[in-house]
Amino acid sequence: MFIKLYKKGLIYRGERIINWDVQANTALSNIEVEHKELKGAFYYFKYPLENSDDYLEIATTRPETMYGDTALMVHPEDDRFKDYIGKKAYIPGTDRLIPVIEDEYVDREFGTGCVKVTPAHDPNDFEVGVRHDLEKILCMNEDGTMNAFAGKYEGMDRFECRKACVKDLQEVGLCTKIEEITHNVGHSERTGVVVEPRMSKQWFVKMKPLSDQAVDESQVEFVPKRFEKTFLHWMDGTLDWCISRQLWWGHRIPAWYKDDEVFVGKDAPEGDGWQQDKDVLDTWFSSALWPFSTLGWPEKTADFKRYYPTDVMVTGYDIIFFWVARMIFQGLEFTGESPFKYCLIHGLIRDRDGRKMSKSLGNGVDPLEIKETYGIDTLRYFLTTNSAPGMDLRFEIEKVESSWNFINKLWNISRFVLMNLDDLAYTDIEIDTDKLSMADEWILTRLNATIKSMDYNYEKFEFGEVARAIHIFSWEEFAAWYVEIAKIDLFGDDEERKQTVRSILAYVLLDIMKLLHPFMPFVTEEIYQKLPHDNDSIMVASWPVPIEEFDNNMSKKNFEMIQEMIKQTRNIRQKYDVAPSKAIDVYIKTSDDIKVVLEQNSSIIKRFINPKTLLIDKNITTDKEVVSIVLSDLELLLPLGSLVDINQEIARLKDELSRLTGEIKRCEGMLSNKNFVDKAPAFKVNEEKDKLADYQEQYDTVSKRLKELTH
RNA sequence: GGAGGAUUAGCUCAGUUGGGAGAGCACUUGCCUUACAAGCAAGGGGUCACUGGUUCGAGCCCAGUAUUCUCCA
Repeated sequence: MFIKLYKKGLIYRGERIINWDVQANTALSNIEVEHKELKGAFYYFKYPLENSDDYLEIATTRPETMYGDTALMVHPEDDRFKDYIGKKAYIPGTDRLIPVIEDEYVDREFGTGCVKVTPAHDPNDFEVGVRHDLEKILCMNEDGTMNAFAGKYEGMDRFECRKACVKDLQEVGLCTKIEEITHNVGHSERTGVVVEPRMSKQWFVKMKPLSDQAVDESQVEFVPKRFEKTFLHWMDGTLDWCISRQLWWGHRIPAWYKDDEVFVGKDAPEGDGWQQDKDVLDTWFSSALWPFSTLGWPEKTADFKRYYPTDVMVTGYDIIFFWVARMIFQGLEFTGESPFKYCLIHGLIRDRDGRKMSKSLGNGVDPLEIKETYGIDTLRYFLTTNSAPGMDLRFEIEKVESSWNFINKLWNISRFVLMNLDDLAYTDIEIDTDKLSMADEWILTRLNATIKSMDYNYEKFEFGEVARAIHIFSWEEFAAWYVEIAKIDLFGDDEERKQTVRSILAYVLLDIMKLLHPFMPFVTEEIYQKLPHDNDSIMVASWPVPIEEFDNNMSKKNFEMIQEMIKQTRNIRQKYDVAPSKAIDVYIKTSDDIKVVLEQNSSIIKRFINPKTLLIDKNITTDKEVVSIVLSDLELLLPLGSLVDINQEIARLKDELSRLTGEIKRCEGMLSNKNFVDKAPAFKVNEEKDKLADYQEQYDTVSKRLKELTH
């Protein structure tokens, strides 16, 4: 690929200012340089003019580079310096003379208006040097120490030299001022040392044609969308890419040298004396080949045809420049296609205080340690479900624990189900919609809705939402309600019911395992293998699908009504300190229709409410010492006798009444607003009408009850 | 200087076609109820940063302000 790009003129070798890491002794690309705000200084120096007492003053942040100066420069239209142009000045403290030149690049407002030009140590000065054909002097060695050009400072570290020469020149009056400033200083991402801009002969990729192509032709859809902007913006202004690295790992550059000759090719040319370039390629140059080189490219292999472009690339937003962008433009260049359809960007994992994890802070978390304590499924579930797309995630052990608790819950549900399946085989699983109870119909309806919600959110890469749906379903609904209700039949005598309930338990649990499998592959496989199943592995089991015949909205509504009734009763038991084990009388005042539903499901009511006597009728009269709970469609009456504090009960009902009054006002307000009735969708208006009727009915019941108590 | 986030319960965060604010953890109370005390049940807790605008209706859309984080130059 290097060779192809070279032949196309997209790779060239040349002297440029590159970012040099003096510790690792290697070149760096622009994005391997981290800019940090540091306290530094502007040092003002006098450059004495030749044959004169006059001088020119400049300001610099890097005094040590003055030994690489090859000119002073002023703006051609700056009257202050008109007479100096063409003269020569001494580099302070030396006998080296440099010319004073003019160039419009100089910012007259900045510093003294006169600048030093160091072509071998500054990218802008390098350009100036090319324009004016200046000598390019390197005054430093590769390890950051000064060389012979620095005179007596030779061998000194660059920062030592800075201190020393400033001190020396202050003493002779040539360093006139030191102004403290904060400025951005580039640091090596590898070693952390201050990067030295340094002229060097390196291999570069000419970016403009490649980035233009990427901007125009990339088909990659970023998720979330905003990262596309990050990508495009970077591609738009990117400079040529220095790809030589002076490291011992990586692909060696396929270039050969003999004297002044350069040859680029896989093998050395014929003849003696050819030496291969000692440098290697930037790892990201090599990594960019990954999407197609792993598939056998440049051969048109079956793998390549099948998997290129691939569907989804998943990575963190800090990798967009390093890898994603490069895969895209190299993919386009070599295959004519973007390497993937979607690029899913996730956030970074931070420590619990929101700081980036780093070696120097020592705040990193070792995933292997988490794995040892909590298991790899816990770690995966925690990582995949705890943040919204593209958002960072703070590492808090409590979150890991909560993921672990969830898995533990699933394990316990499974244990219960397995204990009660009684050798049910996979082929025995049979769900006959004619034989279902209300609770059966409810859980299957909810399963359908859960699958739909998960599919919808999976499609959008909203894994947090996916997990929420299955979490609620499996814990709050399946475990907390259905499994408890299932016990009624499992511990009963009706064999047919037992078989139905077993089938549903197995069926629903199998689906839960499949739905969770992407988040926790090991635990779900384990449970799948223990349950009745039809595939060798859950990995090849088919994805759950909603089954239309299972949807039953009437059962859902009725179930929720009974649920509400049970919750309210538990609430009252708690308020009046009546233990769940203590049976109480329960009267339910309701219509004949609802009475039928409740009687059909009296076993549930009996199990959850623990009534001494259960009376359901449209006409019930009670004495005063009764707690009344008014719900939609029914009034729950709990005659708790002497436990009832009439005044407290009056206060509770009054609160209830004022709550209902508020609701009624809100509904009436909306419905009397002509704009709402006219403009809002009809179903919304009807919803409000239904609510209003319901609230009014409840209001009437509560106020009637209140009257009875206060009379 | 440019770009993009964030601001919602004590803490960490969800809330995606605008239609009565949610979770986990923490907290309070009561329970070892035959899968689970790593649990069960009940409960308290929010002027959705601020100011305007659009709309019948805004946590959500628009403009601005404040605080804060990140990337780029």
